[in-house]
Amino acid sequence: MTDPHSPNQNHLVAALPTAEFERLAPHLELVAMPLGEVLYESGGKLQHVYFPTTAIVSLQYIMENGASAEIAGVGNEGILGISLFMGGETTPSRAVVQTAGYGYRLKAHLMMQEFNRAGPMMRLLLRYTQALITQVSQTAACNRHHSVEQQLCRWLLLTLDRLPSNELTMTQELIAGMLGVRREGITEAAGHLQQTGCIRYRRGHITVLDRSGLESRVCECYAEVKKEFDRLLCDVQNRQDI
Amino acid sequence: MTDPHSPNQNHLVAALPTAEFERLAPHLELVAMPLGEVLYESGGKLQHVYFPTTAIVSLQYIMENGASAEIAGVGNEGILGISLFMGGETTPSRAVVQTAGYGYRLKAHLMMQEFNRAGPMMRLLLRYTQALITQVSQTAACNRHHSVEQQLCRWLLLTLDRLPSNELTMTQELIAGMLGVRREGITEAAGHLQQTGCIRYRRGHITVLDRSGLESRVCECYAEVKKEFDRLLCDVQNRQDI
DNA sequence: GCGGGTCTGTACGCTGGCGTACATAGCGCG
DNA sequence: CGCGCTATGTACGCCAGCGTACAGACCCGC
Repeated sequence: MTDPHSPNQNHLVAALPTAEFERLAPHLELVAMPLGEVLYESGGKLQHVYFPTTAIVSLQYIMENGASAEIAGVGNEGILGISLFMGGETTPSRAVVQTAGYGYRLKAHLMMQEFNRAGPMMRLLLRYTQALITQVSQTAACNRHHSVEQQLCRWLLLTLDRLPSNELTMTQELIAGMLGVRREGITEAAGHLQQTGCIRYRRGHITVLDRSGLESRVCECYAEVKKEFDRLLCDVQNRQDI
Repeated sequence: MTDPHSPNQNHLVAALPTAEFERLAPHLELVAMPLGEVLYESGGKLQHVYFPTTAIVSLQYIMENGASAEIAGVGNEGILGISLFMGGETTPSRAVVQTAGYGYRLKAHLMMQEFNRAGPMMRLLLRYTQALITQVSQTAACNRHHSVEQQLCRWLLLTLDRLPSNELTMTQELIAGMLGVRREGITEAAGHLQQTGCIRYRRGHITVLDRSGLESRVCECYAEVKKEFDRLLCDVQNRQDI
């Protein structure tokens, strides 16, 4: 049904009614999203919105002292650049490609045109934004109360949900940057998860061996976020004529 | 211009063009919001949205183990119940009155009617939502990286901005609950702020004596949030015919 | 196949915030 | 005016996570 490079790989695009899809499709431009690419810098103006298909992008805040913190991740379930249609024009966060892959982009003014029709596209985007708010909120609570190991599990599971395979290309250093903790903290937590057989890793590659093991160690935050995404975006599989 | 119990005390209401305001005004119902009242329980359906005038409401997540964490505060600059028009119907967070006062409420279906006109009201609400996302995001980063004292300063300043006076009615226990830290941690931080002459307190009352002192101790998060609110809602003073 | 850069493992002391426990003090209500 | 509740002060041990430092291991490219 969906070939590897169809916009329909993205759940939001796939959920559009046929009319909306056909209106937009000609303007969706396939782009490669290499690891580390910065799609939006904090405070920058948005030229495009992005619908990732295989890539995963991390939204993060950079503090004055250089420390960072991921506030949410966006994969093929979502869209990047919500502040465009929310009315902000700029984002206060930074968007960095966390897993290399592809996505489709759409020029900002075309996005706005479609949004301003106040039709299905608008409703879908607002629902997604609501889900994103949940993710950010849960991150805030999780940062306050849960251990590094629990947060690592959460992060791995959320990333896994957006990937086709069970292997992620990712150094401990990068993960530490996203979670806003020390690299050594990730080494320790990951070592522990490896001992218990949940994961295996080698230099920049992590393979998840026992997903249920991770699920038994993760804090409630993972399930809460997932539940809310499913609830808000369940009707996303509606369109069959793809 | 604005009498003590006018809906225009709320900045969002005050920013509405005359036509919108007159359409809504007859349906705005003044309600008292006593300390501790729960406006929305996590997962509950929304019957009303609220525009606080003098009250301040805290949005918080309650974890499974009973620990809590505030994700944002809402005062006379905002509205409660955004998930209604964002498409969620229910909120995953809980809304508790943090400072007693008043507000106006509007029935959910009337709010939706107005929102669905896709006019100024919708644009205003989306802008506000964008500002709220910033606040939540900054809270997430702040929870990760900053000390209890810094967070206390942030919280005091944000609360102060929403109050007419420089005295807040608030126990250390309650503040601790909002920030998701131990009560003793607040005692210590508040004691320190008192020693340096920034604040004075007695059993349930905190008076801010030296605002600039707080500002010199607070982390960047306060200024970031404030800046973004000002940027997004600056046009809120437009309507002069009040 | 070998070198160099990067990634990962380990160690050590430090400190902020936690859990627990209990003492004191202010305020409201009878 | 005094009782009792609730808010606040203080103390002690504990530990997760930090900052720093360095050693070893892996991989890629030449």
